[in-house]
Amino acid sequence: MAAAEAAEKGRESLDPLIWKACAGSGVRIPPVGSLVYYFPQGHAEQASAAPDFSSVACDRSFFLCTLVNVQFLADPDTDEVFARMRLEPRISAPAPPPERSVVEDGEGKGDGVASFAKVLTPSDANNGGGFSVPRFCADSIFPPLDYSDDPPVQSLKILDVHSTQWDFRHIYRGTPRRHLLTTGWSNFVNGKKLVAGDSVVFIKNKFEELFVGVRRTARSGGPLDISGYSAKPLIDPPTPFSRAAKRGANSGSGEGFSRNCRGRVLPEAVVEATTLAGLDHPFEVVYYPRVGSPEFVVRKEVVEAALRVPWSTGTRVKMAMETVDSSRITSFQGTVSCIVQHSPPFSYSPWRTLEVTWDEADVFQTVKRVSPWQLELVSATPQILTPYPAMKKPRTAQNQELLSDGAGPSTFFRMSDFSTMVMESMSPPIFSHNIFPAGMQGARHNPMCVSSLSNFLPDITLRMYPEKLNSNNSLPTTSHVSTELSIGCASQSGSLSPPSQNSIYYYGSELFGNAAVNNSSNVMNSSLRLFGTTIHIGQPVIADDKEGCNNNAVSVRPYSISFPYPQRQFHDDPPQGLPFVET
Amino acid sequence: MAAAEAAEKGRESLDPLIWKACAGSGVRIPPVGSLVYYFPQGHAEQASAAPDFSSVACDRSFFLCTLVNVQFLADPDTDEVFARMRLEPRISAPAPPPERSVVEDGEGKGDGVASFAKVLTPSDANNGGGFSVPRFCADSIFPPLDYSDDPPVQSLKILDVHSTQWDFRHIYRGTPRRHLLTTGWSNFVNGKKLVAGDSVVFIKNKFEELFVGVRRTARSGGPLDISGYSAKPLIDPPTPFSRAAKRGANSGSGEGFSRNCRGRVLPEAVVEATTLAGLDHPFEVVYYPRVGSPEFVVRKEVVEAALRVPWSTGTRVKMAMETVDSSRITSFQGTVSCIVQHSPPFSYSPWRTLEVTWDEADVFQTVKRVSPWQLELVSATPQILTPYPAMKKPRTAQNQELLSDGAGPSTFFRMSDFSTMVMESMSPPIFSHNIFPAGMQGARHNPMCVSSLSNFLPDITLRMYPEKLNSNNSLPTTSHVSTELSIGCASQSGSLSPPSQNSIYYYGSELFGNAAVNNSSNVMNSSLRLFGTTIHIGQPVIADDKEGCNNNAVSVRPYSISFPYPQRQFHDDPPQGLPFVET
DNA sequence: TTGTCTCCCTACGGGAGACAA
DNA sequence: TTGTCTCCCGTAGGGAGACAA
Repeated sequence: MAAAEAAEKGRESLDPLIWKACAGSGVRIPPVGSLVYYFPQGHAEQASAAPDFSSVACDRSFFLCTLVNVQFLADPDTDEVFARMRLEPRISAPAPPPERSVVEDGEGKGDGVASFAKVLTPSDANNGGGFSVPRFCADSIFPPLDYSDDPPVQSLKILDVHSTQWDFRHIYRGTPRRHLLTTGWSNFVNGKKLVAGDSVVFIKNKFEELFVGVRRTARSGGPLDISGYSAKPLIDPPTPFSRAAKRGANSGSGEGFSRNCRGRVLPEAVVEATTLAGLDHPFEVVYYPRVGSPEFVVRKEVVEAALRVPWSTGTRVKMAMETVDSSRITSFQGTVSCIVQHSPPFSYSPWRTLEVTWDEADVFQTVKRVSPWQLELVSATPQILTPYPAMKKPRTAQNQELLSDGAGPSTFFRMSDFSTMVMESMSPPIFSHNIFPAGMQGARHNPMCVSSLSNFLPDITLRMYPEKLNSNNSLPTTSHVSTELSIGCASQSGSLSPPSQNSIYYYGSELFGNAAVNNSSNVMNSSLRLFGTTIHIGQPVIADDKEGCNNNAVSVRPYSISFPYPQRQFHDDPPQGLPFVET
Repeated sequence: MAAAEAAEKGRESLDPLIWKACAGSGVRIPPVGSLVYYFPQGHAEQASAAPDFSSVACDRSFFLCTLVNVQFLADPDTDEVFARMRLEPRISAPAPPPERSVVEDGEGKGDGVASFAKVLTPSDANNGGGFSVPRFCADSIFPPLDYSDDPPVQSLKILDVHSTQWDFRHIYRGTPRRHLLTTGWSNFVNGKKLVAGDSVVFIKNKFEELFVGVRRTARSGGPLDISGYSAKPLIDPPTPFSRAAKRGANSGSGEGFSRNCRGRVLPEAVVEATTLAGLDHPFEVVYYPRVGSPEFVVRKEVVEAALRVPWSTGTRVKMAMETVDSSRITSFQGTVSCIVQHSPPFSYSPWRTLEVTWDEADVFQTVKRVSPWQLELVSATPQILTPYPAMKKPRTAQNQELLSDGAGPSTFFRMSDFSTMVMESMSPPIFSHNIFPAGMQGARHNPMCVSSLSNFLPDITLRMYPEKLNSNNSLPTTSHVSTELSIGCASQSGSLSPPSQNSIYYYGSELFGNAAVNNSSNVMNSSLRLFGTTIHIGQPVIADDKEGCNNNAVSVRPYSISFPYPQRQFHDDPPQGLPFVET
C-alpha cells in the first residue's frame, strides 16, 4: 500500500483546525465524500526524486475520484503537517454528497481559532536566544500581559503538533517596548532545528490553549525551483530521509531531515498511487502543504470551472496567496505568457499549463507555471493608453513553425477523456452558449492586442470547449479599471471577459476561502496595473515543455513596482530579501 | 530471515582482531566450518523481552550445527561489537574441518595487537573533561611521549569501530605526574554517551594504529539479573530499541539506545532462529558478547567434554574470567550448590544447569547459574578440618518433597536426544569405564559430606552417562590442598575427582585461551579456600527453575574474604563498588 | 514597530595542581 | 599510581537596553 511510505509517521490525527492553521489558510482539503481530480504530476512534485512512470500502463494524467478519507497528521521529525487522503477512482460521477470540510472552509477563525505565523529572522534563529514577537501576535494570540508589572512578563505553555509542551518566557520590555520570548526560545529553536527563514505559527484555540507549528523553508543555497514540472529530468538528487547523524561530534553534522522542498514522499509511492488509480483501485496519497506545492487533489467542480475559462496568452489573471503570517490573502496579478504542453505521458494534463508573467517581478517569478484552477480572471477592459514599441520582432513565423512541429497540430488541452468527463458533469445552462465560429487561425497578429488562444484550436477542441469559445464574446466587465499607465499589450477589450463573473468567483472562493472573496473585491476596487510582454503579445504560443517559454523570450518589463496593496500592511515578510515563496 | 532484525546495523565487518579486543579476550567465536551447538536459551537471554517459544513445534533445546559464516560487526548506535553467525543444522555429524579462528585463538597479542580496557570512573565520565590514563595503558598502547618536554604532551588520533576518528590530547602532568587525556575526551564521552561504569578499550594494532572500543554497563538502578533463565516470566519489560528522543529538550530524555543487558536482539529473532533450527533449515543469530551473557554457539567438543564431567552438588569448580582490563584471565572458585532443571520446553537442556556458590561472595554471586562448559573442575581433596554447626536444619524432608514433585523423578540431564548425539561422537575409550551400581537413592544424608548427584540418576541416565558415574570412583587428586579453615561441607574426598585431568584442561584451554591454562596453574598453586552452604550441604538437589535454589535457602556464609590472587594486582576495578559483572 | 547591535552577567566547560586513597 | 577535589580561566549562552530601519 501507499501507506507504507509513511507507515511510522504521524500516529494520530491532529485537530483539523490546528492542522489547518499550521498548514496555512490557503490550503484546501476537499471534504470527505466529494468528487476530486487526482493529478499524479502534482503528487510527483512532492517526491524526493523523479518518479519513474515508465511502469504505469495507464496513460491518463488525472483521475476522477471520491475522497473517502482524510487524516490530518504531522511529521514527527520536522513537525510539518501533512494529509493522508484515501481516494477511490470513479469512472462515472454520481452526485457528490454535499458536505463541507472544516479545512476547506474559510478562515476557521469563526471557530475561535486564531493563528499568527512569523518568518524567523536571523536574530530570531541565531542570536542569543530571543524571539521578537510581533505586536499583533502578542495581542491577538498570547494571553494579555499585566501591564502594571514592570516589566510585564508571563510564562507561556505551548503545545507543538505532538502535544509536547514548550515553555516560554514572554516579556514586554526594552525602549521602545516590545514583546519578546526569551527563556525557552533557544531550546525550541535547537529542538526543532529552526533556521532563519523557517516560520513558526502560534495558534490559539477557542479554549485559549496555545499551540505552535513549524513551517520549514527549503535550505537556502539554491533557488527553489518549482517553476515547472517536467516528467523526465527531475532536478533534485535523491535525498534519502536518513536519520543518521547520531554519531559523535567528529562525524556527520546532519539535521536528521531533509529541507528539500521535495523529499517528503517516496517516488515509488507516486508511481504506486498512479498505477492503482489507473487500475481503478482505491489508493492513498500523502500531501504536504507548502507554498509552491499546490494541492494535487482538487475538487471536481473547481477543476472543471477553471477549464471552462478561455485561457490564452495575454490573459490577465490574478492568483490569491496568503500572506506569510497566514492572516490574510493577497492577490497577485499577471499575464498569461505561455500555454505549456507537457511531455508524455502528461501531454493531456491541465496541470501547470499556464505560464504567467507576474506584475511583481521580483517576488513571484518562481511560481511561473500554474494550473488553471489556481488563477482567476481579472475582469478588466484595459485601455491601451500608449502604444508600446515592440522591443523584439513579433515571432509569428517562429511560432507557426513551432505549431507545425511534432505530430500534428498542438491543441490547448488535447485531453479527450478529460473533456468527456467535463462535459458529462457540466450543468446544462453552460451548453446553451453559442459556438464561436472557427477558422480564425492567424487572423490578427496585431502586437497591440491579444488573439484568443482559441484561434488555434482545432475542431475537436472547439467541440470539447464550446463555452470557452463562446465566452470570448461575452462581455462586458463590471470591474473597476485601472487608470494607471499600462505598458505593453493587455488583453483586448471584449475578448477576455469571463463567461460568468459569478461562476468564476464561486469557484474562486471555494478554492481560496471567503477571505479571498473579500480580498479580491478589495483588489478590484483598488487600482489595477497591467503589464505586457514584448514577445508573445497577440501571439498565442503552444510550447512544449522542453522547448519551453524561457524568460529570455518572455522578457518581463515592469514599468512601475509601487502598488498599494492595503492588505499587506501587516505582513511579516523578512526584510532581507527571502523569496516570498519560501516562507 | 533472522537477519532482518539487524538489517540496517553494522554495514561492514570489522578487523577480527580489533573486534576481539573490543569484545574481550574471553570471548570465543568458533571457527567457521566447525561443529557447534546452538542453545536457544542463551540466545533468548540476549533478547529484549522473553521470546514466546509457544509457536515452536520442535521441543529440542539445543541444535548441532555447522557454523558456516561469521561477521564481526559493531552496533552503529552503541559501538558494541556483535557477531552474526550463520548456522546450518546437522543431523549427523561429519568430521569437522580442522580450522582455527582468530577470535577463538588465545590472546591475539601475538599478532601485534595490544589492548587495554578501563572502566570509567565518575571522574572520567562526569567531571570537567579529563580521563585518567592508567600508566600501563599509556606505556603499552599509546605512542611514547617525549619526556624531555615540559609537560610531555601529544595528540592522539584514534579510530572507533566505525572508523570515525577522535582526537585526544594526551598529556603527562600534575604532581605527582600522571597520564591524562584532556581535550577531546569530553567530546568522546558525550558523543558515545558514556557513563561511569562503561569501559573504553584502547587498542593498538601491529601498525601502531590506535583504536577505541566501548563496552557498556547495564544502567545502574537495578542489579543485573542474569543469575538464571526462566522461560516463563522474563523479568524485564520490553524496552524497544527506539530511536526516539530526537524531540526537543522538553520531552523525552532518552539516549537513543537501551542499556539493558538484554535488549539487543528481538525476541522474534530468537523464536525464528529456533523454529528454523527445529526444521533443520539454515538460520542466523546475532551474539553480543557481554560478561554474563555467555556464548550460545559453542563448539561441539567443548560442550560434550563438559558433559562428560560428573558434576554434582558440592563439586569444587573454578571459572575463568578475564580481568576488566582484558589483559589477564583470572579464575574464581566455588562449589556447585544446585543442579538446576529447567521448565519445559528446556527440561533437557544443559544450559546453565549448574548453580555455583562462589568463594568470593561479594563480586561473583550475580553469576550463579552457569553451563557446564564454563567450569573447570578443581582437583582438590579438601580436608574437613572443623565440623560446621548447621545454622539451619537440613531440609532433607523438604528436598525430598521437591524431588517427588512433578512428573516422576528428576534427573541430572534428561536429554535423551542430546545424550545420543554425545554418545555418537564420543571416543571409544570413554565408554570403557565401569558402571557404578545404581540404587543409592537417599543413601547418606550427612550434612558434612556431599552425595554425588548420580545417586539420584535413574537407569536411563546411567546408561547415558556411564563415564560420569564411573568417574566418581576415580582418584586421587594431585592438587595442592588449602590449609585454611574451611567452613561448611566440601565435597567428599575421592568422590569428585575428574576422570581425566588432561581432558578437562584441554577443553578448558580451548574455551578460555592459553592464558587460562597458565592462570589456572597459578591458582592451583595458591592457597585454596572452601565455603559451604548451610542448607544444601550433602543433599543433592534437583531444583525446578520456578522453585529454585533461592538465596535465602542457600545462604552463603563467607568466613574470610582475604584471598591473595596475585593475578589481580593490575586490575582496573572501579573502587566505588560497581558489581564486577557490570564492567 | 521591530531587527540587530553591543554590553554584560552568569554558567559551564574544562584544564591545572593539590591531596589523599 | 590514580581518583577526586578545588581553583580558575575562557568561552558561550542569553537577557538587557540602545539604536536604527
